[in-house]
Amino acid sequence: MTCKFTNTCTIFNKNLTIFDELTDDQKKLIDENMVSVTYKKGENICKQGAFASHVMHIREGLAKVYIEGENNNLILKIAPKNSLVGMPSIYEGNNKFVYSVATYTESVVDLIDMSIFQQLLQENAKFTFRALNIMNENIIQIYGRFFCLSNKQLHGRIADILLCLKNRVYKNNIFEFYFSRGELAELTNMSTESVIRVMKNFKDDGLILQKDKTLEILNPEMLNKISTLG
Amino acid sequence: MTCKFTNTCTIFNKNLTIFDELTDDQKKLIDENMVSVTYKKGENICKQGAFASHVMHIREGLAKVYIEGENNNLILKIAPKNSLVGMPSIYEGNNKFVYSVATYTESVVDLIDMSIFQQLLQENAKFTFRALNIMNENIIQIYGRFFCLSNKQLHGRIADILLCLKNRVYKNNIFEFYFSRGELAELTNMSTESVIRVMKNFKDDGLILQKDKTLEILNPEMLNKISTLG
DNA sequence: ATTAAAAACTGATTCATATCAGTTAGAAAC
DNA sequence: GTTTCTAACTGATATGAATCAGTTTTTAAT
Repeated sequence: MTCKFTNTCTIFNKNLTIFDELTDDQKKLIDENMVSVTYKKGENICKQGAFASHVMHIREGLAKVYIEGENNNLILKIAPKNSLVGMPSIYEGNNKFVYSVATYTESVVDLIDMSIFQQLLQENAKFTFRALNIMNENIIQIYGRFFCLSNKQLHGRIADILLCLKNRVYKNNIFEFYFSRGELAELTNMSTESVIRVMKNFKDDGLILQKDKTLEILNPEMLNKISTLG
Repeated sequence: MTCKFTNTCTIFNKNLTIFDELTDDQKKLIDENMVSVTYKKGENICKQGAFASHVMHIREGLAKVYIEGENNNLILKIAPKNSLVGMPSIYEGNNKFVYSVATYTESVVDLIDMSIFQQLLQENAKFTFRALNIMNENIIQIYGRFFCLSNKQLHGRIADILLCLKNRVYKNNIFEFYFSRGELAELTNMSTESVIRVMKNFKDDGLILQKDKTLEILNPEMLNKISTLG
């Protein structure tokens, strides 16, 4: 039996079908109470502490979900396209976003009115059950990330992220790579200098190749081993 | 505006009323498909990787919810009485517990048949909505814990736990204290020796007093300051 | 083409914390 | 009342990683 919690990556490899559970009338209601907005790279989709007026469905693009601290942020998860974000804000007595979300790339996001969304959650059990399922999948991913960031050291954490991009985001050995060293640092909870050093090690050891604006994973087996050993 | 994420503690100060949303028939169904079991101190209520045959409602006692790793565990949360645990195991395609739960003290736990619980989740939207709410509250707490364990250093983490016990578990300045230094270490993700040193510091500085089997918080203001400053 | 700004890189140093190798004290067993 | 065992404690050392103080390279702006 293998341990589930081996990766800092938080992208779940499945398609969400939450809206399929709605009746035609309910779908129409959502449509009428939803706007699609295009965000540029680096823009905030929502801001921790602001009124949670909507839940967000990322139709296209890539975003980070993060907690803002005094000095540093903690990235909870990377949200690829088809993610639903903002649900954790829904709990009794709360009406504010519990985290911030910002785009890594230009992204198209459906903003769904929160009160309508909550109304449907209280009407349609199948829909709510799907929502609960999605939340649970999310939680498991974040538990895994929590575990790995707490236990693995630098090389393992960087190996994790690189494998995550390869296997789950781009599903290709070579991909466009627009993360700066600083962004990788934020993502792995380490300093920029350390990221640079580890990336340099991986490059010198022939595990990765960064060229123009792409990154190629040359030796995924070795990265996997590094990720597993921590 | 204050930051929500200031404590490694994961106990939410509210009473869960999930079962109130059930009809009388549904309550009866739960009753017929539930057993109450008394666990001794240190026993496992459920085991990561085992078949998730039930969800657990901790009626009396105190337990830890944790992920098991190769060498070390990561405690996700402390579950006091009236907690519902095991819900994150509910997601499509999964039928195993995603974490382990073990008691800190003798505890009485209601084991509710998983298929019945899931059936109700798909029937009663209000019930499912409450379940989603509870999950969300949980997630927020764990986010906070994640953030604090990632950012605070030793003294801040120990101060957190002590304040958590004082404010949320026992709601008293003086309480029975059956956590060993090793258990505190597991809870704060630090080494036993470091816990000992920090507790010694707190004792020498007159912040706490450990006597017989009780712990008294002498200077909560100072502990609060230490917790906040990290 | 030249300058400015940002990102990547490098080496030295510092710091927090784990690890190691014990001793001491308290609780349980005989 | 010894003995045994475990938990608490202590100091020295090792180590992983951040921080600091730069230089070099790349990208963007004029």
